[in-house]
Amino acid sequence: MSSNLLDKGYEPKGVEQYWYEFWEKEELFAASEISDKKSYSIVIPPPNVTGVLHMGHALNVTMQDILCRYRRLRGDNVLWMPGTDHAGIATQNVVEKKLAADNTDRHRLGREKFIDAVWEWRNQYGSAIINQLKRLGASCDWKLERFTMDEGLSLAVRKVFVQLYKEGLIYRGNYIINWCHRCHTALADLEVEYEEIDGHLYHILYPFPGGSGGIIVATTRPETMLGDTGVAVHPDDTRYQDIKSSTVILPILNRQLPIITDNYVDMSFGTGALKVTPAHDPNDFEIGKRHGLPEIKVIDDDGKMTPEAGKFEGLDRFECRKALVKALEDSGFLLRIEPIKHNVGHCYRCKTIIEPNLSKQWFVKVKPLAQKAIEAVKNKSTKIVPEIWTTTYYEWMNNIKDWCISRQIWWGHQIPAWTCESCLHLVVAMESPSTCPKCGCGNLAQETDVLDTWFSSALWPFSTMGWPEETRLLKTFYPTSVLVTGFDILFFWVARMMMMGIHFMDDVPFKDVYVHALVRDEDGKKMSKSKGNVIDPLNIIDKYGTDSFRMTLAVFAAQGRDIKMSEKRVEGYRHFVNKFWNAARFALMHLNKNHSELKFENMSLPDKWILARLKNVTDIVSDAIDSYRFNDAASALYKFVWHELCDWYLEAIKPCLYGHKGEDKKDAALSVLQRVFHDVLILLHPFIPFVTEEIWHKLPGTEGSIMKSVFPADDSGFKSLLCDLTSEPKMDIIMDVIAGIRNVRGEMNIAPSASLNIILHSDKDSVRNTVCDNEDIIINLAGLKSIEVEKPGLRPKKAATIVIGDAVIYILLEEIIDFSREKERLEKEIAKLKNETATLVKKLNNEDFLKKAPDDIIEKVKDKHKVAIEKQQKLISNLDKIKSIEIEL
RNA sequence: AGGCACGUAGCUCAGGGGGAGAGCGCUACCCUGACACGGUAGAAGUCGUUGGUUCAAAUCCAAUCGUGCCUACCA
Repeated sequence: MSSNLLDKGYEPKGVEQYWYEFWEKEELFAASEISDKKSYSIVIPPPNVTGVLHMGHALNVTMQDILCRYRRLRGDNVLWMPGTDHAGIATQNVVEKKLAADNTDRHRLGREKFIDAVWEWRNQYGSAIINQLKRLGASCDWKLERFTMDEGLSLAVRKVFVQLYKEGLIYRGNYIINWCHRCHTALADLEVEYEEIDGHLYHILYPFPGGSGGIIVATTRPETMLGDTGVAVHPDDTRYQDIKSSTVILPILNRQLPIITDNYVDMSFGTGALKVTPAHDPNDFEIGKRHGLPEIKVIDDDGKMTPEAGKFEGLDRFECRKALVKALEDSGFLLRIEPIKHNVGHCYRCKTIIEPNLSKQWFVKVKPLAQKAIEAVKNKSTKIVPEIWTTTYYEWMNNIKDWCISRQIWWGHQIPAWTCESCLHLVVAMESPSTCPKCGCGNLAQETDVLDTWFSSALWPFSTMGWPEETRLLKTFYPTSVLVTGFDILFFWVARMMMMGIHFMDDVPFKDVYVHALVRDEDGKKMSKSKGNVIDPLNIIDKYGTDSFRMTLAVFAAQGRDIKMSEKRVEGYRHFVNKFWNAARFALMHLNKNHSELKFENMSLPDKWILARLKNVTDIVSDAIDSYRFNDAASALYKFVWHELCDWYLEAIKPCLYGHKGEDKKDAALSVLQRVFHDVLILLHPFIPFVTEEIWHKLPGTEGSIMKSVFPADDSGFKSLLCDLTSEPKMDIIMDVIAGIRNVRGEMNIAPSASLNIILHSDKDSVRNTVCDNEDIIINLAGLKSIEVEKPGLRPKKAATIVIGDAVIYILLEEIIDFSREKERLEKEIAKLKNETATLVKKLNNEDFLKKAPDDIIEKVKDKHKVAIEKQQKLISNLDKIKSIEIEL
């Protein structure tokens, strides 16, 4: 790294590791607890401690890193708080699998030893995902890394639980919850994924007692009939108005069931009669409550039938279904089996079919909390970007139901509730009580359930900063500036953080929520292990480098659209990184000393022009990042670097750099070159941090890390970049002339090596002057021998004609002119222009247009018309000339 | 069942009431003293379909078709 010269191709491998270690060593990611600077903070959405880096993380983290690096460059005191969550069910599953491999299980170990085993696992493997985040270049303040099971965060969980309980916002009760038999725990409604599967609708006769006939019910889960405690029909259903009996007999078990009427029943479905199983269906549970029906649990927590199931006791729920259907068939009660597609809930962790089950669980009463969270978005205390997601947010918040927070697993925050063994009094407290406050008994048993992982995640924005202590970190950085996340956890996490943040901090947890898209495979399908279409970000990084990968993500991260990712895309942006690298290589070849002072007085047109463009791209980039339009920022930089800096500026100043125009001009160009690279490195740094840091250290006039530099827009000299308002229109003329000549070269098949003589006619002094002043650039870039600039006069014979703006260019082609080709070319162009003028004429002939359209538009159309006509005339007269010359010859 | 988003060049997409854009791919030519991961030029689109509003619609509205997603207790 001592040489000032760069290698011919950019090789990211060693570079990335070197600079990442450098940044960490120099503590450049560190936030200050107290600072005069403006605070900017982000808490990372904590990845699961069991997780491995996937595309979703990569996108999410890249965006946060862009924001954080950008805000640091703008002088903010930035906190990016990293960490992981303990992922109760997932982690417990992982460790249980490991135990199974060792031929043991958690019950044999016992709770305490099992928890030790989980900690051991986490200490050994828990930092894997963190190290992977580092490979992305994530500039988190790692010294502050948090874990939801840390002591401090656990204290926060406990405090929140106790307070909510005291406020009546947490309660315990027997309700229908979603039960996963495999994970052996309750799940929140959100944690159930519905999937349409092919099932059967069983029509079963429930006969009237004694007499003939009965009521036919239909069900997809016949085994639950064993727990039926009623049959419901709609009160208005005429089919059931005249029934004499008030009960039916439940087949097999021969239990009498009352016939009840309830508005819930859908008359149009099946027979309009519904079997009611309060212990195994959420709706039936509600109906049961309304009508005082008993709740009979027939499936236990292992998915086996209970003694209430009679002779089916002990059977697995699906075995029971088979046996029961057989029994019904044999006894003639099963009338029909109809195939049906229906939605069935599955566990989001293990995909097991969920059983609605009656169970004693802990719940958060969410309505009162949700109200304020809705309000906060309505009054813009928190802004959701893109705005479209606010609708989804409201929709969910308005229909929110109580949140089941207890889980029947061991890994997690054990609920701080104790039951007195003698008087059954329930105590909820911060500390374990030694005696029952009611009866004084010393035997209290702690609730064995733990809390949902999301319960602790909901506190993340303030628990990570030390709450319930009143820390400096909280004072400086809460509320956080923005939360960056995918829409898939808008409800799981964002909504709950909003509720908890507002309730406990009396302020929203974040000012903005930026909701980004999903990363899909190249066919637009969701990546999943089972489909085998996952792209491993680490593979991509190994192959193409982090910078290329990040640039790809940024360019494709358009708001509201998912990203289709493929290696080919990344390859394209590796080319960009390489292009930039080589441009820098070129610049550094010439910048062998510091030229930090801009030499305005000796600047050429391209010098002034590129400075103006630099200012322009700086404005675009800051605007775009400020409004989370990462793709606009990245695209603008791509375009500037490749198509303005490399294509035009570097090419234009080459003669100057080689000293063909004197030392003063060269010094001026070098000062511009250095400034442009200095600034564009900073602009690019948030997107491609490694390569920019690498080049930065070779660029004269820089000191220390690029991370400590000042964003160009905040530099006192920023406005002076636009030192000549005419530089852009003038440069446009030069570029048009060059492009016009190149175009003819191509179309007329003129060898690239042939250097041409041209004559340029224009009646505008300004055009002639601009061209004269910069003729060396045109000569160089268009491959000319000479250029003559004149007022319009006689047309040269044997020439190809180009009309651009206010000038006509003749390419003298004494030997090589091919008249038929030139005729063809001119005719084609004239035809194009005719089309264009036709539509313009139509507009100008339309009286309504002239009457109603705004003046500036009319002016514009008139102008365009005039230009097109003039150009057309010039081309036509040249075409005529060619024809007459051809005849002469 | 309800809601949302998206249909623009071969592919991926940007744009968003007054001149159809980019990248990749493709074609031709070029190893020109940063770069072949490169350069120069070129071809290519009825802006899903049908109506409506407007002087003017790819853009706004309605319907329709297609695609994807989210929410929901239809047994």
